[in-house]
Amino acid sequence: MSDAQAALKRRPSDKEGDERHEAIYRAVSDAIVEQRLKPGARLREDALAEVFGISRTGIRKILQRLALEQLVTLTPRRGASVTRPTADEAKDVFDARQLIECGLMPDVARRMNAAAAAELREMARQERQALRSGQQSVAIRLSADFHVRLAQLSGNATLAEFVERLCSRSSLILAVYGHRGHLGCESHDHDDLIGYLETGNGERAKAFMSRHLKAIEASLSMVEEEENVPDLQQIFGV
Amino acid sequence: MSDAQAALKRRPSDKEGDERHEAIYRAVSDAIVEQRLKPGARLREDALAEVFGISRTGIRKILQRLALEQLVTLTPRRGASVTRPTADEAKDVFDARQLIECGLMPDVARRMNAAAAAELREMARQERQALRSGQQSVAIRLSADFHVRLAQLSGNATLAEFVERLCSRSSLILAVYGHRGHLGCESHDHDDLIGYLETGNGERAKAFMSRHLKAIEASLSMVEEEENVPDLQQIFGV
DNA sequence: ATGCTATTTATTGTATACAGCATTTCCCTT
DNA sequence: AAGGGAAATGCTGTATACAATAAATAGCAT
Repeated sequence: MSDAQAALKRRPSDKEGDERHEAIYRAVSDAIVEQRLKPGARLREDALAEVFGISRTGIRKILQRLALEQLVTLTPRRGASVTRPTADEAKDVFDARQLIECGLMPDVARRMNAAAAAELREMARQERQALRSGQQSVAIRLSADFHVRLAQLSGNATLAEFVERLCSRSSLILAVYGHRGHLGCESHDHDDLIGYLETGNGERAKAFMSRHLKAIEASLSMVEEEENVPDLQQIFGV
Repeated sequence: MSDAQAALKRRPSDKEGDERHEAIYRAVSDAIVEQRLKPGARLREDALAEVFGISRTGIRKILQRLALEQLVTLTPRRGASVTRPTADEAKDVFDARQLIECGLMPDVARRMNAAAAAELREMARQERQALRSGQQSVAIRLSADFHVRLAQLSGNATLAEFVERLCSRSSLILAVYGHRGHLGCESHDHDDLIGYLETGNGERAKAFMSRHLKAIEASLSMVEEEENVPDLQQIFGV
């Protein structure tokens, strides 16, 4: 058991229960986003309950939340599994990101200031560092965090929450359809974007974000994964 | 007990459990959207469990879903209550609708066809009828349904789901800040919009939707409701 | 009479036990 | 040997019982 999991396994004092649930939620969510739990992986309630030292009741609550965020799929009597996004869903998600994230850029540029820019640059730095040290899955999550933080800076909490969900799902999509070695955001894209935002050039930032997202989507290989049970008729051309 | 509630109260045969939960969810959701449950109203688990004839377990599941959709607020040891949107939240929701719904209009126009147009006209008709017969709360819900159906016609399920949540919250906002007698969508706005979409004029539809949403937002009186405990210092000018 | 404290009550949070379906496995039949 | 059916097992769905906490009330002291 990892240290993180051991740290989560303290006593059930109910006052800390909420924080604890939140921590477990984030642990599972991060594991999915970082592809330590791969699409299709089954998430049995008993197993999770034992790992985190709480009862199935709490686990179910967390799984339902993840299901509403479409990170896990809940099939009626089969339980939970990590969502395997379809190509159609991937298109919807990136179209949605085009509309929302690009639309937010002018607002973000208007509200940008030195502190926010410094914070974003630090996030971009961590992301590059993770990439250099070969931690691909961590880099994917940091990249998603960057996009979310950007949306939060727009001042619209509702749209920021939407972006958060889109970025989580994007990580799943990258996990399934992304090429190894060419993961999503280019190294310096985020830094360039910060530059445009710092100078208040909202329209330029918007156009750049559009190209940025298009580049990510274009880097995907949208071939559907083989099913566990292959279609023999198709394979043998009957 | 109403017929609808009685119909929900059959036996717990587990195969029908999912449909049943969905029906209860919609019953509560509709009651909130139609303002039969007003903002601030407490939703005690025992009471709901008794009304719908299921145990608290199922009720909690539904309340958590409603909480994630921000229709109910879940305060840690106080339970659930119907969300009372703040003025800031209202602004966020309408800004989000501007961005998303307007952005979808070109896509909707592109995919519009006779069958879809007929369906939309029927929905608009029902809405007018509800208005004429004085069923304001029903009209509010039908209006939300119209906007949601429109978003679904864009073909992007993800964005349509976002619009669904925004429209639900808008109904709550209208319930709190809307004037009596001037509720949201003007009678013929929706019909006009269908006209633009039918002729494939996406840009025109987009501009019209923008004015439409601005008009709704402008019709609100964004004064915060008085708290139960009034500020005596302010009242007596100390 | 008012303010503070303690007890009681009402309500949520959690775990556990039980019931029900789905899948799997094993055996029997052809 | 292969296919189908029946029993068994594994897992989820639901309810209920219990624990913990916040609100309400009553009692006491000042």
